[in-house]
Amino acid sequence: MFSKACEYGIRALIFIAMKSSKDERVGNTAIAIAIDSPSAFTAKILQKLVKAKIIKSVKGPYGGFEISEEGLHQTKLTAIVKAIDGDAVYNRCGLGLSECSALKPCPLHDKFKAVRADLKTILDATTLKELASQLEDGTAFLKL
Amino acid sequence: MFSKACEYGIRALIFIAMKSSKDERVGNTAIAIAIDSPSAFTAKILQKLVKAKIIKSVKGPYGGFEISEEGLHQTKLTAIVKAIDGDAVYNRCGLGLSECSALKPCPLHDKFKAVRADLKTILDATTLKELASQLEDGTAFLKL
DNA sequence: TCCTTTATATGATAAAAGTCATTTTTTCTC
DNA sequence: GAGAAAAAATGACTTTTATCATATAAAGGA
Repeated sequence: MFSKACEYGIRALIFIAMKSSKDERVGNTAIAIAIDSPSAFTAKILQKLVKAKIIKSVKGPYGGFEISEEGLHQTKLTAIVKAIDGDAVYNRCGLGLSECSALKPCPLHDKFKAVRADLKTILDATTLKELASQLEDGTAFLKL
Repeated sequence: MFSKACEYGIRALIFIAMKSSKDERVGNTAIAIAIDSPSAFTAKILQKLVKAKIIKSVKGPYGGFEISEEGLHQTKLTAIVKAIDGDAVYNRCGLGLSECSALKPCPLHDKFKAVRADLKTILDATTLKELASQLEDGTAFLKL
């Protein structure tokens, strides 16, 4: 569904979000351990998210990554996926046809449109805050 | 959503299905041209589909690939995707967690479950016959 | 039987995605 | 300021996925 980079990215963000709601910054190494991801790769993804203004990074001692209170509530999954994977997930033809469109649809066009709209609706209705809360109250997990 | 192999595979099958409903066999080269795919790669995918008993191949002159009348009506997209991509699409955790389950869910587990169930329902309700018909009556296209 | 046609099998190559290692820059603390 | 901590940047490497090329096997027709 998503690229690996995107999976790691979402996981990292959920973790950062949880920390940020306790006003704690968290470094790349700690993130990688917490979400069980290769740390160098994770760093690259985090940079993308910084550039997309989804998280903020602070250099130097006691530095790390953080999300503002505003960001916690306003950042939707759609934005995250778009920042990492682009909007191929939402637009790309399910059968890989470059010319596929409403006017000249592939045989699966309409069916896929429905699924995708569904997915987008869900991603757009989910904030980081919501996901982080699940982690905090133990209803969901990122790691065994 | 699907791998490229799977995209090509579905396209090829729709084309074969259309030909088979006119009782015509079609060869690898013709398929590759019709669906605009690399022919050698397509051949490999077709072999997988032969092994999965989704299509039948006939060697020699006037040979090629075909689908039985029964197959046209009974082959669902779920089976095709499963034959090529395995069942990762249906089972794999959306965040890539190997331990994700109903008991120990990732924060997106339930939301994804819904989308995926949706997708599966659609794929399971779609037969090759149906898709091929769209091609025949010009309501859908595989190529510009 | 031999030649042609077409599928099958296998191995090599290319491109993309993912991972690792190293260096540079920033900023805090002393 | 000097040193240490941490992010940012860069480039190389590995693995996976996709693609190409070649050789083999089967079947029909002359």
